[in-house]
Amino acid sequence: MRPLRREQDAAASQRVLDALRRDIILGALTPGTRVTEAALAAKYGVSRVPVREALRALEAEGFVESRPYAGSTIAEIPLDDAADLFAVRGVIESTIARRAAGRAAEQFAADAPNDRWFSARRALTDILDDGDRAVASDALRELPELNIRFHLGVAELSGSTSLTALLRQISGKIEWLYAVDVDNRGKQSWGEHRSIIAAIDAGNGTDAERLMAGHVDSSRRGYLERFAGSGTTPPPGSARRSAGRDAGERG
Amino acid sequence: MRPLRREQDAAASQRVLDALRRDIILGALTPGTRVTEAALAAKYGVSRVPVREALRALEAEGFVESRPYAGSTIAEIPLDDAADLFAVRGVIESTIARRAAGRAAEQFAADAPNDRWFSARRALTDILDDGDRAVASDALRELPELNIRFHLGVAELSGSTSLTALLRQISGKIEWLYAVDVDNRGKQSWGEHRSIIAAIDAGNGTDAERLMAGHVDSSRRGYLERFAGSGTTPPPGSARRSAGRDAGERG
DNA sequence: TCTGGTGAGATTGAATACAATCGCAGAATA
DNA sequence: TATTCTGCGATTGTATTCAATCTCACCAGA
Repeated sequence: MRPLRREQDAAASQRVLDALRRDIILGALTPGTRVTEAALAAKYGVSRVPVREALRALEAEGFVESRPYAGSTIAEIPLDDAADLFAVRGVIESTIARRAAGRAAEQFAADAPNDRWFSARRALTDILDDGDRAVASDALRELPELNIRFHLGVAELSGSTSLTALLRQISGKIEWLYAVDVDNRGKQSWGEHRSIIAAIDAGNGTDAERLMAGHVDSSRRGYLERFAGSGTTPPPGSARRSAGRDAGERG
Repeated sequence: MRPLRREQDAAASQRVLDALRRDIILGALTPGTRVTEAALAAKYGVSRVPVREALRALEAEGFVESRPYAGSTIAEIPLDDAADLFAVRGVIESTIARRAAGRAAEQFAADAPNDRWFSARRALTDILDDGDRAVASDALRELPELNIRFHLGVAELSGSTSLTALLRQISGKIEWLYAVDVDNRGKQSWGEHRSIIAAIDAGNGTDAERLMAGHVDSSRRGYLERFAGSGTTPPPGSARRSAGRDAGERG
């Protein structure tokens, strides 16, 4: 028996976390922005305690930087990191795809598919449909979020919590890099998702891994193509990198 | 690396976080253990609020799992994840090594080396010396922590906060896998660190990357060799918390 | 004996209250 | 005028308190 499912209300702190992360990744909160606990608490209609918990989690994920008694600011992604992030993401995602395919094969072999797996798989179907609709109607603005949900959905399917946690960080950062440039991508990239899922459903780990690697790589190339020309690519982060003294002379 | 300033007292919440993560990684808290906020608060002499913040951060890092109103438990690492974690770690660490080498070259080229970089580099020297002493005196018990500090130190040197955050997760989990088996590794593995640093200091990104990749790979092979025989590898998670007491007895 | 409901105690979620610290404007001084 | 000092407001860190929810032993009924 599924004992609960009241997450609707049961997660004030979680709600703030998700909303904040979403705002950061999608660009509503730009890097360098200072956020005060009180303001966030007012915005989300909660006290400062759940806000602080959310900020600590985001700090661990690398989306926020905090200094004692000096507050929290949205982190910046140094430009140099971009290419490296794509490289790491490629490994994580293709590994996830392979694992997902293996797990799918298990599920179909078993008599009764795992409940959790099944709902994750169904959620992916919805995400794919929503994305296709968005592409068809040129609502490209919805794609970044759907994209994140797709990739996290595959991670869910893989059953590896360790890899999922890693992906959540890195995938978020990658999307973040794109946040300033939503319209540029999407259409062609989104189409590749169906074939990845097909390989996973077929239990074909080799294909799934290869397709996902290619998918990430084309994403990487798209990014570099877009920004490579200008020596000083301006993704959300590069606005202002403090040159030297950043850490601590006050007093 | 603390922001240095008055870290001694200014970081009650941070202190709890570091201590808890250390206890988890080094095996003092075994996977599956339920931790209550009140107990942790008492243990560290603080109230529940900083404990909660630390738990949220650890949850984001994947070391702890929580359910609303049901408390937190130390996460388990499914056995299947082990090999994948090594693969991802290999990419992250070799990328970090390459970046660190590039950054070292920059530092030596510049007139005045960056302060932060310099202290990170110096810290690494201390870590290497401490590790060598530990190896010489057979104090292998100290190696796991020194090992973590070494790899995070290199990450610090690379200057990539994104990669550092990722490494903190995955490296911690890898060490965690080893927590039950400290004596097996260490000596030979530790020796490789000096050559990695040498390549970084020389600004040789290619060598640094290659050496680090080899280092991680030998670590992976060591792990698999150790556990591959028994179909049911017993990393911390499967050791079961009742039978043989726990992690104190490798000496 | 087994199944399923029930209530008390334990534990977490969140709000409020208060202490500690920082940043900054403006005064005092050379 | 430039510089240092000082006090106040703003903001964060933590403790305390109360409400909401879960866990688990216990018990009624089949």
